[in-house]
Amino acid sequence: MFEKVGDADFVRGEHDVLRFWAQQQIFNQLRKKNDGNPAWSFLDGPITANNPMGVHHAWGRTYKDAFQRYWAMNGRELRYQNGFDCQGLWVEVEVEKQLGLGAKSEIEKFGIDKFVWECKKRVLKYAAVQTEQSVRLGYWMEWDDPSSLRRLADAIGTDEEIAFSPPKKPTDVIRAKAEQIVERLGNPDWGGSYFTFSTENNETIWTFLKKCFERGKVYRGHDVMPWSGRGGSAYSQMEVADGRKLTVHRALFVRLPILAKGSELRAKGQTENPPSSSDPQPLALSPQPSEYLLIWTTTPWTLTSNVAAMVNPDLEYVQLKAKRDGAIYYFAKDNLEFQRLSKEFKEGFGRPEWQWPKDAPKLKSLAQIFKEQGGYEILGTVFGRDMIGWRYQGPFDDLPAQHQEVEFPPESETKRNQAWAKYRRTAVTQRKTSLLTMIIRSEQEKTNSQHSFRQALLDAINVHCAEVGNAFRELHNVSTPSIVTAENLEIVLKNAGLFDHVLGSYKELSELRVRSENESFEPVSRDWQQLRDLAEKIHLDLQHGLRLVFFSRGVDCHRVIDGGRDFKGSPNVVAGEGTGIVHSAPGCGDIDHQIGLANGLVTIAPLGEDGRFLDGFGPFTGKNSVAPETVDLVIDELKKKDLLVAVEKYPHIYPFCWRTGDELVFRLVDEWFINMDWRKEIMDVTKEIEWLPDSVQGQERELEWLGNMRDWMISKKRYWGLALPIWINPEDPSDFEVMGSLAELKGRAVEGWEAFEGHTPHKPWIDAVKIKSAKTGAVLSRVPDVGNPWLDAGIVPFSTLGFNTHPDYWKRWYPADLVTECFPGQFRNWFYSMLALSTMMQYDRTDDADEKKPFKTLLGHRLVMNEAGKPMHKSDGTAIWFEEAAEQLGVDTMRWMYLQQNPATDLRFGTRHKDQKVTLETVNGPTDKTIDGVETCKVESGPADEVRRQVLLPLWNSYSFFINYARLDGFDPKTPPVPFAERPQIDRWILTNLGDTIFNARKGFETFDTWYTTDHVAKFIEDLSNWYIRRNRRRFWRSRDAADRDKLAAYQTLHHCLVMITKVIAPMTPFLAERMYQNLVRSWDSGAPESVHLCDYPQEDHLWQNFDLLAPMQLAQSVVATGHRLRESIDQRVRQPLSEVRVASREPTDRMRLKEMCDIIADELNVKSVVIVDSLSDIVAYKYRANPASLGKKHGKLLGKLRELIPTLPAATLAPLRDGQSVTIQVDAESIELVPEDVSLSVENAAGWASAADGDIEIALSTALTPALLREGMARDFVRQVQQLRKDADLQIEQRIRVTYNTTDAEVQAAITEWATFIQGETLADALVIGDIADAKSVNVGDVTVRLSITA
RNA sequence: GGGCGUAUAGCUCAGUUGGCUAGAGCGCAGCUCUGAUAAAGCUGAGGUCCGUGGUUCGAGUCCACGUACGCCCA
Repeated sequence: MFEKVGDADFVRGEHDVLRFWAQQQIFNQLRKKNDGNPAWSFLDGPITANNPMGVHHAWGRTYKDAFQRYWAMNGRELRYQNGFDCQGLWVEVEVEKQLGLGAKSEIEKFGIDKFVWECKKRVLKYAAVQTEQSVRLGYWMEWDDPSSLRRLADAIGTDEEIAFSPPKKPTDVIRAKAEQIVERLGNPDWGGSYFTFSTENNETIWTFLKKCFERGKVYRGHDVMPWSGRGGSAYSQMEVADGRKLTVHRALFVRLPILAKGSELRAKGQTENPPSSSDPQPLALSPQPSEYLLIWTTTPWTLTSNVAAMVNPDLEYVQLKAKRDGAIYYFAKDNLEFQRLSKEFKEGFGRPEWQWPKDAPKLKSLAQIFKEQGGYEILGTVFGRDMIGWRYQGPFDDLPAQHQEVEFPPESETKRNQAWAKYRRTAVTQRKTSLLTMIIRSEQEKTNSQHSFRQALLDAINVHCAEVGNAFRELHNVSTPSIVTAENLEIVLKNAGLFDHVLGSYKELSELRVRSENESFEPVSRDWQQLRDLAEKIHLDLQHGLRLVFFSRGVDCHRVIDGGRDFKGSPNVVAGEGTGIVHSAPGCGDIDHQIGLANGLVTIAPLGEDGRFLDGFGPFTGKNSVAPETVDLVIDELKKKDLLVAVEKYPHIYPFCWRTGDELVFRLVDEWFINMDWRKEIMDVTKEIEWLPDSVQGQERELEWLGNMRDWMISKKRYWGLALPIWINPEDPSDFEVMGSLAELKGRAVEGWEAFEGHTPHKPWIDAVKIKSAKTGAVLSRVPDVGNPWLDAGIVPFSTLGFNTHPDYWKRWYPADLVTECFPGQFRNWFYSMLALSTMMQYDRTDDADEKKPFKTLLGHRLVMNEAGKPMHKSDGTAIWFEEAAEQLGVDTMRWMYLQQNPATDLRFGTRHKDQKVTLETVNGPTDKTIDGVETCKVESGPADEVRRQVLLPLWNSYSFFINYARLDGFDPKTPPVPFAERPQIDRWILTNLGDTIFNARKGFETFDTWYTTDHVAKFIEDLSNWYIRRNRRRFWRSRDAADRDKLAAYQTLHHCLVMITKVIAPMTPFLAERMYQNLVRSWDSGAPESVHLCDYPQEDHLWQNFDLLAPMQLAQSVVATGHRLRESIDQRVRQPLSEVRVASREPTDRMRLKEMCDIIADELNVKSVVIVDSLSDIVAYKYRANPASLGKKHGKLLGKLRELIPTLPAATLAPLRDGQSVTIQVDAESIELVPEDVSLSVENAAGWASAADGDIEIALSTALTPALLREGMARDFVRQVQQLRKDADLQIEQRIRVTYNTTDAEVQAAITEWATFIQGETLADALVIGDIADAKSVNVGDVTVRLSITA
């Protein structure tokens, strides 16, 4: 029989349920039940196994669990595989901290093998923790036993043999070394969580990279990237975004002496001798010390590597003469008076903590700086475009690095450089033209990049052979752009007497490799033939990029160049900050690097991996680039050279290393990339996927990201991660190969396999293996880099589903029906990674984008914030640990909160009070610390309280009401049910409502709209609790009478509702549902499934939306609400009976429905009679107003007049409208026909009535009070007061009492006498006597005070 | 700097093809009801619908410009 129900005590109940599930193996029973059924495929995004879970992880995990439980209750077979993200810098950082290692060199000293073991241990340890936490959340997955994970962690790196039982076959025992077990965790035969460090996962990434390689997409590239000196690693944009801080740099205004301007260049060039390569000033132009470019930088160290100065061609530059020394400066005109950062000075930098630093004064305008230095005068202006080509002297031309010859473009750049790619396309399409011709012809096109490139070529040649350069210039001047061919170039050169010399120089320039596709190119001399032969001999296949390579030096490049535009067409150089002339150091900045490549500038890379200056930088060599001393040194050097104009303190937002807190530098690195020029294929796949929720436009965002993204950097110079399967010839970087599997590697290995065998394919072991190049026969070594961890996560639709090893299994489970993660970052991370990898993995299997999609639906959700809407951080103690929330708020409450939240908005979860320590009662006993030793603190959550108050407690109270009365009454749930049709109308109503709720609950789940489901369920709980139970209370406590069919119907109805709603909420609040189910069903029906989670999800569509049953109650509820409002307006409490309410509707159906509801309305409103009529015209006055929605369409311009006119018309004129007839009125001599829908009605009170309208229903409440009604009201007051005393005295429900009262008021006395029987019946009073007892209470009955007491 | 998005009550957010007196929840105030309930119900106060201009009989809604914030890109 039912067990007595007490307080809800949710948290304790959850603990009981956890034990019950474990003891009875409910999850395994569920899997067995659904085994072999149709599949529902869920793919879990791996959680970083590096820290314990916080409440932000629990949101997504609640979705995952709820959807899985729902589909399991619908009989689907599921995989239940959780994933752990295991590899990458995040783990390395924590392990470094753990071991006290501060730098990469220390890791190497410690031993990479031992370091990698430590990383594996840490991951296993936290996987165990997260497993336990997830179990507490009720997340049903095929979990590994946390204690075996811990045993494995302990044994990593030892030869000890470990016994391991896989989750799928708990009776099997596998014995092997820990690492050999660990590398296979989560495989389809064993089951259990997948770990991205598994060999299968890594090897499947190899498969992917191999496919990329086959399509020629893998390349080594140079890029300038944010770099952490102490971390020894490049950072992606994502990582950088996390570490931005407000900081104050010393910014320098520096003047660069102009050596020559455009016209002088040409004039002088004619007479120049070829410079020797050791000459620091190639053109030997005489410096013009009186004229300077003014540049500005916040990173002084980059000045050492200055190569060029960038201007905006369309910007106007001022020519300013400083009075102090007569020097003339060029800088953007707009900058002269520009108040830099004036807004930031007042308002800060966009975050509350980013206010203008106190130690930084307000910035000066350039005008102010020059005024302070003695004044200035403006000589004139010049446009940027006229400055291009001006030569200047670099600020650090004395450094050897500025004189080092550098190859341009770097071999690896040919595919990345846009200018070059464009150039190459032109080369391919214009096969009839020689390369040289084309360069000159491109002058006609006047595009920036080509112009720049041509200029670059001219300069390059100029450097090595001034005569050629001059001849080119000559051509440029004389031959207005008729097509210049090689032939007439030759003529020109010959005429200039330069031809032989040019040829000679050409040969010297053996790096100038030319691929000539010009079949009709007829060399006119043997030398040209030689040249062509040379080009043919050394040409590179177009597949590998047409290459034109020459050498140059930093000092040779110093000139003014066009800053160019970004890929969206905005200029890179603008006025405002700085001077409008940007110092360009292609080795120290991303944009600089790109512009440098497009302009043929050399790249001077000053910094080593440790962030310190390399050799060749004189006094700077060995110095930390960002150290203040280095800035001092730069300033000193510039002062010595008289190049420093001003120094200022400049606050700005700058990237810092999220690990070490050090300032990041931009450094030239060589990394491995995947050329993403197949993005179109990924975009096609993206379009096949449903992206939820709609409102965040996930698909559009993803497509935009895919359209803009750059090539994918897949390498990282670290230790713990995927071993990139790239084997390379150290002598020739173009000679490399990608291995697609370990088997392939083994087949190709020429040495080191024995050393590797028995280890996982990680550093350092894998690095021992060498292969022989298929192309050159050279011995290839693996690149030392590890992979980008997003590869690890992106491959899981293949690795975990056994793409390589279990093809049938893969076919069954791919693609996933659902993935769900927190979205702000994952568009560029996991989602992107999966889409890209899936597209490539199947490029050779199908052309159908739909077949390539890794998942059908994506559900994203936003972030968890504290209650004030602010982010929660571990570092400042505001982050709520999972256990803190779970054991204080209860996980059912949390789960409901997550599920009812609109996933497109941040969840304001609650607040952690870091000053209030609490001890948590967990299922394993009390604890006051997290796994990491953090003291557990009090968590408060308004939203959680609300969920409990509005949903879970009312449900619990309904449940406990039922159980406790059913026990008292001996209700037997096995009694044959009263047929639906024979139950009272209100029972049929709530059952229909239940059916409707079930339908909507299912609909929500199936459209991944849990907030739709929770809304409907919450509404049902409210109807059940505040309407059905409240209205039917008396049916339950009526005297015991076995033949009372009405009472039986009430019990059966309520029992059914509770059982069904228990199943409906089972996926959402699995603990509460289980507790209720056990008592409501299992306590008397041992044949029922052992757990609510083994039941089928309810399906009641035969009752669904029986509007005939739902509508009348809806009408009654709204009439009652309006009636209560009217009572309020006339100041009459509900306990005072009133004589009549009239309800009017023009709709016959509504009137019919309302008639069924008269008893309920009368009772709720406490009125003697309810009269349903078609009109209230006899007791109220109607007011009419125009309905613009209807009239506006028909009469447009007259609407304004109609709105004024209609309320003023006599009621009689418009009355027919209420009977559904039309009326014609005159407006401005026009006849307008009004139909009923053209007006809306309101009612005004008549004497003795209070009235109001609610939609089409009009309600009038009689306000007349007779003495009899007043007496009845007093009697009810009296009952109420007695009940309150019963409650205060905490009497049993069935306890009988004596009531003693005393009053002097005759009316009250009369009322009590008149209603004595009623009073005694209501209050279970055996006696009702007059008298005054000492401790009697004074209470109000009507307006009168009565002395009242009760005795048991 | 560019692209996208957002701006509605103290807070969080709805608001359909343009149409009634702009809504809900929370919070606040008041009232009511109460032999399941530490509950619940009702009412009220609270609005420059970011600003300006335009289209329209009519704009929270559409258009333009501006402002602020967010995200992405640079």
